[in-house]
Parts: sequence; C-alpha cells; structure tokens
Amino acid sequence: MLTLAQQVAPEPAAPLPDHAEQHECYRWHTEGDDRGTSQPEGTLNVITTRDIAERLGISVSTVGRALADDARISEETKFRVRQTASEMGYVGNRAARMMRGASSNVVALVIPDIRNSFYSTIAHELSKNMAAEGFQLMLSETDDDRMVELRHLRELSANRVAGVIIVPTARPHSESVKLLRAVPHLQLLRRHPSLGSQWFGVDDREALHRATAHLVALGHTRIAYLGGPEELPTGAERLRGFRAALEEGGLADDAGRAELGPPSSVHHGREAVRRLLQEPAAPTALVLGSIQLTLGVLEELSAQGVKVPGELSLVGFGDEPGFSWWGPGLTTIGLPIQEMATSCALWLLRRLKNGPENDGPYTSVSPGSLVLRGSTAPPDGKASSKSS
Amino acid sequence: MLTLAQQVAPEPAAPLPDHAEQHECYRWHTEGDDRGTSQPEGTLNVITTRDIAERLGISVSTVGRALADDARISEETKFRVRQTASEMGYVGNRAARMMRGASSNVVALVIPDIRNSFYSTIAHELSKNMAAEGFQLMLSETDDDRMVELRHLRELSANRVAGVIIVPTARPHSESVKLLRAVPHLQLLRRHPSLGSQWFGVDDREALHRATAHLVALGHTRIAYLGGPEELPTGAERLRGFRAALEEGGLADDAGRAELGPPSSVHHGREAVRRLLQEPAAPTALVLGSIQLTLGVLEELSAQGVKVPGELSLVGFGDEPGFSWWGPGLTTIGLPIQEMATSCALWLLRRLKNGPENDGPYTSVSPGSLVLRGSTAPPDGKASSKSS
DNA sequence: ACCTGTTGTGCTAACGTTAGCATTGCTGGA
DNA sequence: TCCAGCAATGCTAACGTTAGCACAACAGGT
Repeated sequence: MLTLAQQVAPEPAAPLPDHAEQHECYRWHTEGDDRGTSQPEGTLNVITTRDIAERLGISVSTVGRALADDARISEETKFRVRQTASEMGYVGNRAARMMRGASSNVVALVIPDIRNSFYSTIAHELSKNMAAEGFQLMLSETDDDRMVELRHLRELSANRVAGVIIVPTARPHSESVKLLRAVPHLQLLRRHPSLGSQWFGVDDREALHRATAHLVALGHTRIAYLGGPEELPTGAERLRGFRAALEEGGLADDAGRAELGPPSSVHHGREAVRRLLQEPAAPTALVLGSIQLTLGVLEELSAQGVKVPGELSLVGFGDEPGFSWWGPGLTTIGLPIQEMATSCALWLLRRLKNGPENDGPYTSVSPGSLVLRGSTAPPDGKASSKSS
Repeated sequence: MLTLAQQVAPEPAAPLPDHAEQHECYRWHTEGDDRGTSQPEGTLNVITTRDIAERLGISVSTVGRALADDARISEETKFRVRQTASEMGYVGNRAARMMRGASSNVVALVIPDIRNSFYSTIAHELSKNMAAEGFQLMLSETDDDRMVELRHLRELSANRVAGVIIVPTARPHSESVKLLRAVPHLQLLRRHPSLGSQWFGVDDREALHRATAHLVALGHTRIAYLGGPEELPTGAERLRGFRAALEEGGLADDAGRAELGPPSSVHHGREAVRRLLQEPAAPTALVLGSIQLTLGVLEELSAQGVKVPGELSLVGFGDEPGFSWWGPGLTTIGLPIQEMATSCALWLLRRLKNGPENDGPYTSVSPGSLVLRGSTAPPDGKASSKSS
C-alpha cells in the first residue's frame, strides 16, 4: 500500500519502517519538484506605503489616507491606491500604527492549561466573540506556576496587549499585579483581591453545598470531598460549601472527609480515590471539586469495577461528554462556562471601546446546577432517580 | 446561606434570584470600598527609555544599551539603569523594537476549533515549547470557513507573526496562500498543495486501513464508515484507507458504506448513526473518521441502548478520556498527537532560528495505532479480545 | 610630545505609519 | 481683479527603540 509521503514525492519507494516501532518518519526531499512555490519562503520583502507611493508617484500621506478611506482623497486616487496595494500584496504594519498611539488589537487569555475542557471552552467563546470585533487572541498557559504566569505577563505587557482575561494562580507575584494594573483586565473563575475587583466566576460554595446536601438528603453519613487546595480561592469556596452542607445536615464533624490536592491532575484523582476506598471506614459517598479529578476518579472506579451507586455514591464536577455514559450516568455539578465566557468577552469588548469610564468594581456570579443522573443513591444501595 | 457576591460587597443583602431560573447575576458596586487599587486601570502612562534617561541625566542610547546588557556600558551605569527601570515599572515596547527590523516573538496556531481535544492538545504542546524559547502563541479559530481563515491570516500578517502553524480549511482562499507565503509556516494534519510542502501529519489512510482490516478479519461483511467530507485531504485519505481494506479483504463493492459529512459536528454523528441503524440491511460494524463524530455516535448508542459489540462492532477515532470506560471499552484509532505537536514546535523553532537555509520541502508522517478494547467482535456477537 | 587603543557615552538616523499644518489649483462671489 | 473657500495632496514631525558613527577622556608605548 502506498503511503502519503510516497504519494507526495515520486522518489523510488523506500519502504516505510514498521508503524508499531517508531513514531515519526522524516523525509527530506532533495529536489523541488513540488507544486509549492519555489520562492524562498519567509524572505519576502515587505511592502510599505512608501513602495506604493513611489509606484504611483504620489506621497505616502496620500496612500495612507486612501487606505484609511479618508474623505479628503478623491475616489479615483483611492481606487488606484487600493488596486496597487492589492497587486503588490501590501499588508499594513500594526507595529508601526501602534507606535502612533493606536492600541493593539490583541487580547490575552491567561489560564492554567488549555487541555482542560473548561478552559478550551472559554478560549473558544472568547476567540469567537473577539474575532467578530477584529481582535486576536493570545494564549498563555501558566501551569498554575506563578513564575510562569509572571513571565507570560511580562511578554504580554511588552507586546502591549489591549486587555487580559486571567484565571490567576493562587498567589500571583507582586510584579504580576503591577503589570496587570496597566492593562484592562478581568479575573475569571478564580479571584485574587490584589488583582482588582473585576471578576466573573461561579458560586462555587453554593454549587458544592447543593451537591453535598443532595448526598446528605439521601441519608449518607460518611461523605468525602476530593478537590483543589485551600489556597486557591475556588478550592476554599468549594470546601466551605461542602462543610456547610454537612453542618446543616446535622452531621458530626467526622462525617466529612476532605482530601485536597492538585486540582488539574487526573493522576491524583486516581490515587486519591484508591486511598479513600481502602480506608477502614470508607466513605459511602464522594463529591468532587474539579474536572480533572473527576476524570481520574471515573477511570479508577471503572478499572476497579467499583459498583456505583451501590458501593459508592458519586457527584462529579463539570459536565464532559463522557460523564453521561459513564456507568449509570454521572450525577454532576454543571457550570454555565459557555455563558460565562461570552459575558467576559462582551464585558471586555465594552471596556475596550468605552475606555475606563464606568469602570468601577464589578462582579458577576453565575450559579452552578446539579445534573441528576444515576450515580447517587441512598447508602443502602437502592438506585435513586435516573434522568439526564 | 451567603453567596460569594454578598461576601465581596457588604451591602444590605439583596437576595439572589433563583438559581434555576437565570444564569447570571450582575452587581455594580456604587462605591469603591474594595481592596483593589483605586488608580484608574489601563490609563497608566507608559514609561519609555527616555523617561529613564531623563531621570538619570544620561542619554537614551545608554539606557537602551544598559538594558540590552551591552558590553560597552560600565557595570555601575547598568546597575543604576536597571534599578531605575524596575522602580519606574519600565516595560520595553516590542512594537518599537520590531520597527527596527527585529522580528516578533509571536507564532500563530490556526485551527478549526480549540474545543476539539485534538487541537487543544496541540495548542498546549505548542504553547509549552514556544514559551520555553520566549515565544507567545496566538490562537485563531477558523470554524472550517475559508473566509474566516482569510480574515485571521490578514490579521496575523498585519501583526507580523514570526511563524504560523495551520490546519488549513479544505480549499484556502488564494489570498490566504499569498499571505502564508510571506511567513515561515507549517501545515498540520491536513495538507493543501498550494500551501507548500512543509507538513506534519498522520498516515490517515494506513490508520483507517488497519481499523477496517481488523473488522474484515473478524468476519464482518457489512461495514460502514462515517467520516469527514472527501474535499478535506484527511477525509479523502481516510476514505481511501477504508475502501482499500475492503477491497483487499475480497469484499464486494456494496459491502462498504460510506457516510460523509461535517467532521466536527457531534450532532451529525448522532444523526448519522441513527440513520444507519434504521436501514434495511444495517451494517454490523462501523468505523469512525473523527473525534467529534465518535462522541456523537457513542452518545446515541448509549441513549438507544444498542448492544456493542453484540449488535454492532465499533472502531472509534482518537482516544478521549471517556473512550476507555464507554460500554465494553471502545476499540479506537489512536494518534500520536502530542508527539506530533512537539515535533511541529521544534521544527518551527529551528526554522525561526536558522532562517530559510535548508528549508526545502519537508514532510513528516506519523502512523496511527489501533487500540484494541471491547467494542469489536465477530458479527455473530461473541466478544473478541479485550485489552487496554 | 605624539600616536594608538580602550572605555564609556552621546548624537543621529531610521524603521512604517499617521495627524497637523501647509500648499496648490480651482471655482465663484464681491 | 481679488480674495474666500474648497478640494486634493504634500511636507514634516512624532511614536520608542536600536545601530552606526563620533567623541571625550585617559592609559600606555614610542
């Protein structure tokens, strides 16, 4: 069978190595019989307004104004300029324009990890809304490391991004705070007081409160919570919601068990749930506090063949594609990320258009919802309501 | 119970509306008793080298050289400049530097949709590798629309990005081709001849060939393929692999049935598999040609309660978290996206460092692998090998 | 005393674009 | 005939940074 590489280059067929053995196979073609351009790429001399002006025998100003559709330029000149610009492949230089005081058309999204579907959804909504208004999106991943965050913010500042939407690390560096102060910005999901009071988030406490209360109502008395560390604002809120629900349910202090750790580690989710199940008085119910942890827990429970909700009732976090078909269907905490992201985008766009006017403290809290499926039941093992 | 908003603003508690009813609740605080800075944000006058020079009574050149750690500047001056720069919160203006011929430190990733985990994995790897070398990542989503793609490429060109990694649409606009020609670029996964011969992709044909051959070997004689349109290079290759395997298996022409459609529509996956199962001579096996279609199919089969592999053998595409715990475990086509993305990043970095030298046609083809789980079996219904 | 080299710094131009002001040629009213 | 007014365009400076060249001060060798 022919492979793609062989189709592309009609050289004598050097058979490809075994697929199972290596991951990549490189091919340098020595001759350029390829359909692609033969010009050295990336070396194209860039066209400026001056080039156009010289070609047409007019001044740079006129060219600039014609391209900007200035009213003072005759239609005929405009037409000739535009035509020539197009012919010569002119592309305006935004860096030069920026130096004349214009602001950039780039906004940045600073998040822990784009692979988390939470954040990729946000990135998508943001990108879509921003692109519609002519803005480009810059993506910076912090990996929840404040120094990485700082490095990114330095770069973003140097690039003079017009705005920043950030899911901050637990305790941003003081220089990060300074840098953000010079740019319209918005905190998302997590909130750190030093970064100002523009914040869009979810009511984490309420969300976990409802999830936990649901388990309490079913009659569970040994409930565990597995979530992010308390130093993260979201982690702290979620833990509070969990504890509050236990307290309100009149459960003893030792009824609840909280296991905190890195929230974006699938691996940690697997480890933690394994430990929990091996304990002498293992919990009969488990609430989760992050998507990645949920993914890990689901993997581990599947692997171990734990019966849900028979042996363990489970409330997940977030609502990923696989959650609905996992085991009996995963009861989970659903969050309106898409709507939130859109709101963020619109807020930032308005802020960028209107300037700092009316730019007082601003906060938007979205509530979560409890999506009831089959993974929760009373502790005796009888399945409860099952609906999607 | 208190909500976050109330904690943030100690105003008389206006009770939050019912959570189930609305998605967001806005709060404008009229007074700034917030901990955040009281400076008008985003209005900070930006510091330039000139400001530093004036403060120290030296020339801009000296400041510039001190900051660039030029050997000709005395250590003492360097120290004073750096200190003052830090004090004043100086952040170099990359736009100005770019005008002096320096290239930008931004590379762009142009993809259909970041929500596809395929692409978010790529974005992550790219971002990580690029950030390590001081590059920032710009994200552009095309939604598989060539005009959107064009608009993005225009913006990217205006911003003078240093490089572009692109998953092109089926038939890029001729202006897109021109624009890309001026920038070091690299095609990923999909390949369009007009965009040159730098390409990293997977052996789509081989991957689908193996998946289909696996089903043929099990004894299936009515096999369906559900994948992207033939106009996409990946779509065409996958279809070819599917057909080739059928042919080699000695099956009649009508044994195979190909259903083509939008590859990134989960909804279309659901619809299509529903139609397939209702047909008079419904297929006994199904191979999929995209992640999103696979997600749709899994949802639909779960919802309908179709027995897999009893009633239908299934080979998915990609390897998402949920695939291993879906039903009996999904046999699927695994692709080394992570490794591919890393290779892309390294290639582009090398290209950016070394310039166009040695920049001939280049192609890298990664093979896929068949991950055997429980969703495939002989047509009589007996389960085959089950391993993860 | 002169030349040479070194060290540290300043001056100036240039990158591509745009905004303010000046200039040219023309039309129409006094 | 002269000038106001307008339309169309040109000239120049400025944005912040950097590279090339010039310059000043001083040391060491002849």
